[in-house]
Amino acid sequence: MTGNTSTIGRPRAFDVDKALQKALEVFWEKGYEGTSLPDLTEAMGINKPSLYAAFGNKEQLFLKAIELYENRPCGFFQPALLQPTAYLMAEQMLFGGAAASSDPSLPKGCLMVQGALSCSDNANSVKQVLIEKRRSGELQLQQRLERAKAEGEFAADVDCAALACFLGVQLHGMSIQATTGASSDKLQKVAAIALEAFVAATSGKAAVPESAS
Amino acid sequence: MTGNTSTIGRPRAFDVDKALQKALEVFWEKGYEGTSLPDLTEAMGINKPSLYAAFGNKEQLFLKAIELYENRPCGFFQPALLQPTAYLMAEQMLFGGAAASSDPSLPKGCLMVQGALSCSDNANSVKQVLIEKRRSGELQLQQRLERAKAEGEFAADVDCAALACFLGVQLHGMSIQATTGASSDKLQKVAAIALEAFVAATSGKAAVPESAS
DNA sequence: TTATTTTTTTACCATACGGTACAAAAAAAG
DNA sequence: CTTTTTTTGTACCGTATGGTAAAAAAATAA
Repeated sequence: MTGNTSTIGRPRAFDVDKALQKALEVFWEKGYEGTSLPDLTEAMGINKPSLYAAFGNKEQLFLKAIELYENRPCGFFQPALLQPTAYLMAEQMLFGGAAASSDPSLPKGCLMVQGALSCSDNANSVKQVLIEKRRSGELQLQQRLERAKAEGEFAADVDCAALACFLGVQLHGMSIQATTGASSDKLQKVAAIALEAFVAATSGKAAVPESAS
Repeated sequence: MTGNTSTIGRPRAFDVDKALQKALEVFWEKGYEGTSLPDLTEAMGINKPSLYAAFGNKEQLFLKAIELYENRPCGFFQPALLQPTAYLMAEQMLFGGAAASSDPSLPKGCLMVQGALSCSDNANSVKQVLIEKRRSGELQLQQRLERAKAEGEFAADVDCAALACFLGVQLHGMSIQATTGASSDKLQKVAAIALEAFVAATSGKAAVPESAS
């Protein structure tokens, strides 16, 4: 069990949750492999044996950090899926993603992307976990869109898989742009353009204007 | 000078261009820091002193690799900018990016993104180079769009900076989706949706449908 | 006080990293 | 053949990495 509330023995000199939050921010900024143990211990204000006693090892600490990430900085995702219409879902998703990736009080971008986008063979397991998380997110999007389609929100020829991938492109693309320095304002404008595209794509006959003379 | 054509001395046992191509592929797949010198020497078929004699060091080798990357796998970018209309430019850009990120004969994604998206402090100079490259690409996009606007292709209220950022989101987002496993076909569908969005956004009055009762 | 439990501190371990010195090898030049 | 020039192979260097052993310190329990 992680929740150690035993009153016996020397008490911990640090707050486990706050230390995890600090670890999250370092991993977020430098990635899994770019983060060294001294980076972690310095940010968390503890030393190595304390880290290992409380969190297992570097990889397990990272896994706990992405769990925290999903609940807090990336917490807009699940509520967005619960919106009553696909339009409201897309709106919350796009503007939530734009805001999350460019929050001035946190590292820029998305941990699911930059945590281990490309890495050495040693970190392949971590990379695979993040790939699976991204896949799962897109699948949830697709299923939400298919429900909307079944409920008659979309035209009959709408490709929900492609549309889910399109939304994934927006979220991940905005996160890259945020690391490149795009402002929160600019990303909101991009989200607005993407939302219009979403509306157009869901109202059927996704025709590329062919009659451009 | 890199181009050493001296006929004197022991001849090189490897082809410099082919070795650089191999190095590019390793960097592309594992990123700058995720790639070790043994990774490089094995892929290139040479040993460390030969690598250092021919390319300087790991960082200089990486810089030469991204130069090659810009000319070959990412070679669709500059020609797209030269298209006569903004529409044709966007079309070539989006479909070119979709194809490049999912080419089955090469690593997935975009080296400009995954070469050093997040990294340790040691690699900060390389990360900064890639950030600058991405910024420069978006600026070229913006300037091309501004030219199109000046030539009367767009409505008066079109925000070329936001539109350039939107295109950057598509290119970088598709590259992430490619590393996550998206097929070339799926990315083409996404590119088509994005191209429609581009058309809509350039024909003025980017109105979010507010009258949705 | 003494014994027990847990955390902290310090010091260390094996391995892998980027990079290089040095001598052997392979070619052309004299 | 000898000299000169350049590349190759091997062996090595200092440092940083993730991880741990062992003792000191701080709390409770008896």
